[in-house]
Amino acid sequence: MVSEFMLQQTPVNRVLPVYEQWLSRWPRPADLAEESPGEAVRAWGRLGYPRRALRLHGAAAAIAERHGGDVPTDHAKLLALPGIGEYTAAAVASFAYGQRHPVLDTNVRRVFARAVTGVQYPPNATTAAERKLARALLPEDEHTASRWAAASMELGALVCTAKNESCVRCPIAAQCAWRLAGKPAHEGPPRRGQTYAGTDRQVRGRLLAVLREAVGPVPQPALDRVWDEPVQRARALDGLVADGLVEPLPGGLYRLPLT
DNA sequence: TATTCGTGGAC
DNA sequence: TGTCCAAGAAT
Repeated sequence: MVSEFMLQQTPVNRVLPVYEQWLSRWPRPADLAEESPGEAVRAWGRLGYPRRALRLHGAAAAIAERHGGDVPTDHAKLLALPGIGEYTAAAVASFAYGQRHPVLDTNVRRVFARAVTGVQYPPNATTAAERKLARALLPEDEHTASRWAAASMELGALVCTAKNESCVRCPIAAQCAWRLAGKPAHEGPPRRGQTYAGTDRQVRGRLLAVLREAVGPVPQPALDRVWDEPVQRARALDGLVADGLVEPLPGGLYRLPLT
């Protein structure tokens, strides 16, 4: 479950070292639950999207309270935990507990788009048709289904990659609709690129980096140095406070949240 | 359904 | 060098 949280939108090679340290420090959900949320945010480091650290901490607390300290095996109970959506619930139930669930992430969606639909890339947002296809292709036998889930994801992650796909190494190349069609390029407008420079996200990232590295509370002027534009800077800081990632203290001091 | 939310490596 | 993007979730 920890790895799945960290892998939400973050590449494996960057997750691995943080994951190892995390589990070494907090081997069980109850261990993490006893810590402050701010410590989770600090240990999250530079993985990005630090709200995930808060949610993982919240999930650990819920598991300690409501589930006897064990990660629930039930899909619906997993889904009810903070930070766990359809994908992560299915992934934990399937990979950790060997259950039969369609695990539909971006890798699997790309494999389906190519092998079955015959197009280079899947739609921007997951469609009902994709979910239906995932259910239809999932093997009936539970053990086989969990193997299938892992295998289809690995195929997309390691072979049928977004760029520079390696059809010569692909075990289903002979039946791939996209390859058989001559690998036509994606039609339509390119997915709108996320410009990062100058956004609130960049400002939030800089602010939180200062707080992660600080030992104690940080005075406002130290935060002000990370960004020139005062309106955007204030908006970013307010956002972090609203998200529970930053705790304001009397006297213009800020720190990672203790509660 | 469309946006928002970080980061750093590859090209 | 700027663009693209990597095992999503919440709203």
